[in-house]
Amino acid sequence: MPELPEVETVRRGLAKHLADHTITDVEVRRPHLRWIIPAEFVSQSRNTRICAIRRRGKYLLWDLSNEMVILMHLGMSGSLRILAPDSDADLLKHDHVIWHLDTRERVTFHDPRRFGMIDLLNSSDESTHPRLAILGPEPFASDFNTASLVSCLAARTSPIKNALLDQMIVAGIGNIYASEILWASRIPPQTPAMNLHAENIDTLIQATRRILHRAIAASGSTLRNYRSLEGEVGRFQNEFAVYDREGERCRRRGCDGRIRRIVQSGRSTFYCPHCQDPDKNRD
DNA sequence: CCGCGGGCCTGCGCGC
DNA sequence: TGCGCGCAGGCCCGCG
Repeated sequence: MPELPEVETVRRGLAKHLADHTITDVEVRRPHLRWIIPAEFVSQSRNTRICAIRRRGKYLLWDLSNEMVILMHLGMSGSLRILAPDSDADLLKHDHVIWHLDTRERVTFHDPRRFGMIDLLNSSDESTHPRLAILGPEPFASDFNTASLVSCLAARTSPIKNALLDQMIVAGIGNIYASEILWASRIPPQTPAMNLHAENIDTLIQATRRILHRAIAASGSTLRNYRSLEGEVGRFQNEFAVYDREGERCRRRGCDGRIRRIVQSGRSTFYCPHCQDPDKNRD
């Protein structure tokens, strides 16, 4: 479910509540997520201090004082929730992991579909971890640039929409923001990636950063169940230009197109056939 | 090598 | 009210 803006929003919440605090206990109620949580997860993270919370693509990384790193992904339906100190709030169905902190707060990992994952690794193994090693550049980093993206896409016959979802090309974009970015770039989602010119790709990079920045500023998007750590809903869904707006008018000034939904590789794509048309982009 | 489709799971909203 | 279906913010893997 969560894409980069939602994960970044959760990261900021975690950093505020967890940084420099100690994990006093961990309960794993359901170790079977996308993969099984390692058996030593509890013993190796208990009684450690959380030094920092980082994000890489859609992954969250908790740096622990014993040189271990907790790695997690929220999948489609995962969320983290913080429970106030000594709160007697009931745990929910699908609260699979609970961390207890020295602040007497608790953090829960909730994931009905269990497409999420939690792992524990040595910090020295971060660059070789199979899930992390294959990630492409961060959208805001300098290695995500026109020259490198041009060469990445040069041999890709598949649609640019699919390429944006490929975490090896750029890390953090998911199904919502792929559609929004292409609309902002005026690029039709079906365009074979290899057909984009350098100037299109430059536009795409700028649009990617602008959309993700705005979405982070709005604390992400809430469609169904996404919440920030403290339970706040995101606001970026109010700014969607195309996502989930099939049949509605295009929001671009002067464009009278209507938003269309198509399916690419089994996933919905939303776009405006009028202004995302290379022959009409000249004005 | 690349690209696609299936599979993993649960829940929700819709039409009948 | 109930049931079946399609759909959902992701990602891995096997196959052609």
